[in-house]
Amino acid sequence: MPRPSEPTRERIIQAASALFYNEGIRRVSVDEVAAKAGLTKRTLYYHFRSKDDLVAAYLAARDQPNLAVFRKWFDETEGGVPVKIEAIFRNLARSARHPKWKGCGFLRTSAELANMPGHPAIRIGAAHKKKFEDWLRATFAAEGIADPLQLARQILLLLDGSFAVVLLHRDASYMETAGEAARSLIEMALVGRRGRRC
Amino acid sequence: MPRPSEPTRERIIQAASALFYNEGIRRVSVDEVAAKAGLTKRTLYYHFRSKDDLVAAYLAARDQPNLAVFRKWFDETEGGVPVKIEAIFRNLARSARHPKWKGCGFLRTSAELANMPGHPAIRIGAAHKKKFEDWLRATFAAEGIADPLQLARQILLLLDGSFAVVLLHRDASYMETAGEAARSLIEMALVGRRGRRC
DNA sequence: TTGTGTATATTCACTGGTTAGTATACATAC
DNA sequence: GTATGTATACTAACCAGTGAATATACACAA
Repeated sequence: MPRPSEPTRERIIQAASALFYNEGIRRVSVDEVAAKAGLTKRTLYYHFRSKDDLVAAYLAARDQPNLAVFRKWFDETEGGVPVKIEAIFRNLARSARHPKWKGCGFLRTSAELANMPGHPAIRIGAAHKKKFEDWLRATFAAEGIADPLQLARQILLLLDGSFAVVLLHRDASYMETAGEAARSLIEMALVGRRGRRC
Repeated sequence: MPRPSEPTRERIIQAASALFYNEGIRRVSVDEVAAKAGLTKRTLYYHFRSKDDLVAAYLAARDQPNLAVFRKWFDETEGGVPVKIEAIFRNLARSARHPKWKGCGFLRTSAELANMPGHPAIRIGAAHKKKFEDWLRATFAAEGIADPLQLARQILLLLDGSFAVVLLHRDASYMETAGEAARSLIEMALVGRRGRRC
C-alpha cells in the first residue's frame, strides 16, 4: 500500500491525538503511538521527522475542529451575544463532565513543555488561542463595543481559567461560574456602548 | 551527619522545587534532584518513599509561602478591595516578566499529571487553590457582598486563566487585563451590595 | 503485452542512553 | 550496640531515533 499516504499519516495523528490528550506528551512513547496506529515505529518516523513534529501535528489537527465547535455553540444559541457566549461555557461544562475529559490539550501541552518556549507545538497552541481571541474581538466589535479586544481577552482569560480550574478540582460547575462572569462583563460593556449613564 | 535530618530533607525539597518548577515533573530524574541537593539517590530514597512523594512535598512546600505573598500584596496596597485585588494581578505581572517565570507550579503539575486524578500532588494543588478561594470569599463577605463565594470563584478563574494564557503567549500584559476584569466584577458586586438601582 | 527502473512505503532489529527503584554494606552518634 | 543516615553498585525496563533490507505501484520501453 505505498500510494495512499494520507490515510496512514491521518491514522498516526488520530492515534497520537488520543494518547497525547489522555496521558500527556512525555508519558506516551513513540512506540505506543505506532502500536495504536497499527504499524511500526520505523514507519511512523517515515511520516514524521521526530516526536516533536508529531506533537505539533497532534495540536495542528485540533485547531480548526475546536474553533468550529465553539462557533457552532455560539450560532445555535438563541438570544443576544452575552447569552450566546455564556452558552459556550455551558456546553463546555457538559463536555467536562464526561469522565474522559482532561482539559484543554493546547494548554496542557504548553504547561508540560514550558521549558521549551520555542517548541513548534507551543507556537501552534498560541496561534490557536489567538484565533479564538480574534473571533471574539470581531464579534464584540460588530456589537459596537468600545474596546472589543480588551473584552475578548477577558473572556479568553475566563475560558482558559475554567479549563485549568476544572481540571484541578474536577468540578465542572466552575465553567458555569466563568460563563456568568463572562456574561456580566459583556453586558456591562454593552451598556457602556453609547456612553449611557445611570 | 546522621542527626540533623531536617536540613537534609529541606535541601532535597529545595533542589526538587527548582528542578520540577523549571523543567516539569517527568523531565527531571530523581538522580538530577539528588545531584543538585549534593547527595546520592539512595539517600534521597531514605527521606522520600517515591518520586511521587517528592513531587507532593515540592508542592506542599509552596503552599503557605505562595498564599503569604498574595496576602502581602493585598495588604500593602492602599485603597479599596477592588484596587487591592487588582494589585495582586499587577504584582503577578511583574513576576511573570522575569525570564525564569514558568507559570503556576500547581496548575502545571495538575496538567502534567492529568491522567492520575488521585495523585497526592494534585490533591495538594487543589487544597492550595481552595485556600486562596476561601481567603477571597472571606474578604468579599467582609465587604457585605451578596454572593461572596461566586465572586471569589470568578476572581480565581481570572487568576488561573492568566497563569495559563501568559505561559502560552509569554505576554504578561494579559495579567493586567485579568486584573481590570477582576476589578470590574468586584466593583459591580459592591454597587449591587445594598440592592441599589440606577 | 511484458520487462524493468525508481520513488514510495513498510518492516526487523538494533544502539546508546536514561530511569525509578533496590540490595548491600558502611559510617556516625548516642 | 543500635538508630539513623549515607554511599556504591546494580537491575530491569523503557525510549527516541537509525541502518539496512524489503515490498509495492507505476511509468516507460521493448
